[in-house]
Amino acid sequence: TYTYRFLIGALVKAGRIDEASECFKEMTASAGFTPDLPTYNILIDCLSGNGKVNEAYDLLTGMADKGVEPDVVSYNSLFDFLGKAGHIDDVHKLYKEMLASGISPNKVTCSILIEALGRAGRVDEASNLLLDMIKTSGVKMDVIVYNSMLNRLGKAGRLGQLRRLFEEMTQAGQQPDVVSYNIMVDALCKGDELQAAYRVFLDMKTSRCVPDVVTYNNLIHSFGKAGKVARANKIFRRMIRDGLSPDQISYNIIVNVMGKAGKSDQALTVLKDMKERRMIPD
RNA sequence: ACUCGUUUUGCC
Repeated sequence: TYTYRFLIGALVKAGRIDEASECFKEMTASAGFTPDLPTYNILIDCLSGNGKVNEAYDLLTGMADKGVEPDVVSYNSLFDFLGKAGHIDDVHKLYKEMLASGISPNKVTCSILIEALGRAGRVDEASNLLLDMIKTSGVKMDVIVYNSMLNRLGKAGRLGQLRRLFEEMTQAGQQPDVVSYNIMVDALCKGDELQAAYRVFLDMKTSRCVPDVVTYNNLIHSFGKAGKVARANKIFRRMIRDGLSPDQISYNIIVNVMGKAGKSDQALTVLKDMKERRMIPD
């Protein structure tokens, strides 16, 4: 059983879904083993992640007959996929099913549901869900749950609520991390508050949450988009000076910025630099 | 213990 689990896990990591699926079938059919809960969960997660929700769902509903009760992790994988695919009603239905079978949501469920509702444009419901869960469920929220909510508020352009939650999470004992700050920077940039975003960036430099590549990418993209190409370039160079290596996304951004500004010669220079860093231009 | 969740670019 453990050998099979290890093998299935390895196949999934290597992206060889069908082989993993085969291996699972072989395990149950010919070898006569009973997969354990993590084995089921690994497979459910990879099936839903690859768009095979129906197969994942069959596995979920069928496992109890095999004597393995699904847990909250099994359900979370499906919630996540359904939410990302925009099937919010199915998420609701399945969530009710889960509660009915006596399984309680955890913090991962919370962030998945918040993201799912937010993506569907139902930010208020997401916000209520979070408050409700904090009050009634006894689930200990972590920074990721708050970040999910911050992210959805930011994407919806609700800067006021975003700032408020940023304060509140600290009071709730969850210090904002780099991701929280990056969400804030992104939201301010997209809300045309570039200067405010830049101030947050400066705050970060003196705080515990030092800006990372994502922070810089955000600013470079936004300044570039606003036509401030020189400024975008400056931030790009500053990133390197601050000891961070631009990633693939950084290069895509800076090349696009310069391309749109008609500075194709500079764009080519960057591409050359990129090759020297053994990155593949796309 | 192992398995699930959060941030940035690339439509035209």
